[in-house]
This record gives sequence, C-alpha cells and structure tokens, in this order.
Amino acid sequence: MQSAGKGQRGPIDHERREQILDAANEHFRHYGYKKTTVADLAKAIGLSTAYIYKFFDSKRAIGEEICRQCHERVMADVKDAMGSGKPASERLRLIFLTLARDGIDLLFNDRKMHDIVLAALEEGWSTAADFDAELLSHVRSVIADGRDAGEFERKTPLEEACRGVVLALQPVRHPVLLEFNHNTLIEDASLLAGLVLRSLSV
Amino acid sequence: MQSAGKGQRGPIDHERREQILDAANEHFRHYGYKKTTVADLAKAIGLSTAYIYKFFDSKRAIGEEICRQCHERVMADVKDAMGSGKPASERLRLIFLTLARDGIDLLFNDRKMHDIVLAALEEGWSTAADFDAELLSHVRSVIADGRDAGEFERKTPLEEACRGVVLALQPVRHPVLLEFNHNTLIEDASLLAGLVLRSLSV
DNA sequence: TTAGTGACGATTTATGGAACACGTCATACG
DNA sequence: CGTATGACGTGTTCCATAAATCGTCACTAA
Repeated sequence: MQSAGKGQRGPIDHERREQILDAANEHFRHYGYKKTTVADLAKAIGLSTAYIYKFFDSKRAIGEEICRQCHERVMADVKDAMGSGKPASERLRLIFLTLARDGIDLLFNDRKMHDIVLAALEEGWSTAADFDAELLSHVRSVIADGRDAGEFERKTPLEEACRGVVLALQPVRHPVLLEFNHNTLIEDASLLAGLVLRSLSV
Repeated sequence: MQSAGKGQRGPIDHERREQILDAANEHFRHYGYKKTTVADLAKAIGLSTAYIYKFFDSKRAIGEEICRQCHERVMADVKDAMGSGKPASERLRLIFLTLARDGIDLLFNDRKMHDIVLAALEEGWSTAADFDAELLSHVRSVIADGRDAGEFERKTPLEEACRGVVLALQPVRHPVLLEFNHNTLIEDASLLAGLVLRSLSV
C-alpha cells in the first residue's frame, strides 16, 4: 500500500499527482479507461512509466480517483439543490431530477466516463459506496427537515423512510438502468418523485 | 416468417414443437443458451438439424419461447397473489415480495435461465415487453380495486400511480440489479412496498 | 403430398502464439 | 538523499487462422 511520507517533498508530490490526474482525465475521456495505458499517461507528462507508481499504487487507483471526481461533480449538483432554500418536498424532487439529468448527461455527453463508472460498479470499486453513503445522508437531512417543518409525516421510522427513498432513486440513477430507460428517464424521475412525496406527506 | 399451416398436420406439429422445447429447456438449463447448438437439440430428439427449422424460424425463436415460459412461471406466482382474496394493499405488497423471491430464485437456482433472461433484455427480445405489459395490467387492477374499496386515495390519476408503482418495482425485479442487490433484496422489496403503500393510502 | 435429410455458403466463435501492459526493482544522477 | 529511469517477470490482450454454427435449399423416400 502506498502512503504519504514515502520520502517525497509535499509540494512536488501534489503537482505531479495533479499532472497525472489531468492527463488521465483527458485520456480516459478520449480513449476510455481500458485503452489508455499507464505508459500513455507517463508520456503525456514527459516522465517514465515507473515514476507514475510513486504517486499511485496502480492504474486502478488513478481510475478510482477520476471516478470519484466524476461522482463529486454530480454530488455538487445535488448539493446545489439541497442549498436552494426551497421547501423540503421541492428539494427532494430536485434530487430525483438532478440525478436523472446528470445520468443522462453522462450517458450521452461523456460516454467513456460512463463506462468507467459502470466498470467501477461491476468491479466493486469503493467509489460507488462512498457516493451512496453521501447521497443517503443528504436524503436523510432533507427528510428530517421536512418532518421538522411539518411537511412530512413522522410515523414511519426515519431510517426506513430514507432507505425507501434511496431505493426508489435507483431506477433513475443506476448506470445500468440508464441504458434501458434513457428515453423516458426524466419523466420517470418525475413520476417517482411524485410517488415518494405522496408516501412522505402528512 | 414461420406461420401455421405450412403443410404439416396439426397434432404432429404440436408434438414435435413440444419435443424441441423440452430438449431446449433441458439443454439451456444445463449448458446455457449460447453453448447449446441447434444440432444438440436435433440430436436429442433424433432428428436432423434442418428439420428443426420447420418448427422454429431460428434458434432465437426457441430461446424466446423458453424465456416466455420462464416469465410465465413468475407471472403465475403473481397471479396467485392477485387471486388470494386479500385486501388490495396486501396483494400489492405480495407482488413486491413475489417478484423479489422469484428473482432471487432465478439468480441462484437457475443461473443459466437467468442468463437467458438477461440476454433477452440486452438483445431486445419481445418477451420482456410482454411481461412488463402484463405486470402493469395486474398492478392497475389491484390499485383500482383498492380505490373502489376505499383503501387507496383517488386524487392521483390512476395511470400515473400505476406507472410509479411499476417503476418502484424495478429495483427488485430487474435482473441486472439483482446481481448488485441480491443480499438485501427481500428487505428492499419490503421497504419499497411500504413506501408505495404509504403513497397510495387515503 | 408430407416427413425428413445431407450438403453448403455465410457468419460466428474457438485457438494459440506473438505482442503488449502492469507493476517491481536495482540502480543512476545531481 | 530525493528524483527519476530502464529492464524485466508475469499476466493479459490481440489477431490471424482454423473450426464450428446458423439457417437454406434442393432433394429423397413412403
């Protein structure tokens, strides 16, 4: 396992990592994860293949970082919706629509990245679990808000309601389903949001 | 396109078809769809490869029929739940649990068949659409029953409610998701059923 | 006329050896 | 001592070619 403090000076470390990630971002987007080799990334920044491994344990570690950044961009959109100051029900609906929109966007405008996200799921990279956990926490907070504001019912245990909502999100956010549902995804998201909101209403 | 009345006598036709389907059922289950050849099926019933094509247009047509039978078995379980005479809410909950249970069963006890169902989805065989349509009609009838009995609210347009429920079923019935969720599938089905029932309640 | 088949073209899939990619290490250089 | 690399073992991926499969058709035999 690679760890900090292997002997490199901090600032240089950081710059090199960024360089590698930038190159990876570009190459993965253009040619996909599988088709770009570590040698390609090394050449792009004018260093040797071996040196890449001073900054990342493996090619997969680079892929995971890129994947994480991709998830972060989606999560930023979710956070925007969360911080909009709108009523909880509206914010929850926005989560459905945001995830659907971002999923479609990934599928059509950034296909290679979509493939990476898919591979990450299939190969059990940790990135997906992290995303799930963060999403759950946002859902929990918006439901709690709604309950405090008297918008939502309080009988159902909070955790049960949260897990139900996250499950109901699957059809509009799981990359595998995007391919089957993409033509009706926005409408589906809206329908599911409506269903979920009725299930939460007082 | 193959059609009835190509010249064969009825009873013989039917028997041969059955023989072929029986052989296909056994071979597909043992070796999978891809690995069994039309020649294998022909040998199994003691006839020539060419003769098979008198009864089916293609290997895929045989696969579709087997797939349809598999869907039919699941749908039979759903129908059992529908005809149980229980309140609509209970019947709807049973649909969730039945589909989850049958999905798990297919995944673990009939893996080759699961692969066929998956291939059918990916290659766009008509069997999946038929299943969806039939499932939707059952959902519609149970929701309508619930509304008539005063169990369910009537404000949401019926079709909208139906489509929402069918969407909410996806996480527990889509074969692709089974592989990701199988360890919590029954619990997930229960949670989703609870959420859906709250969304429908008066 | 009807049940049934062998042979065949076109396409798909298996094979196995060569080329390539991943990740490690000993080492070079300032 | 920190930055950086070439060379190499091991596993994976390509790719050309051989083999097998799909589906058709002309044909046989009762």
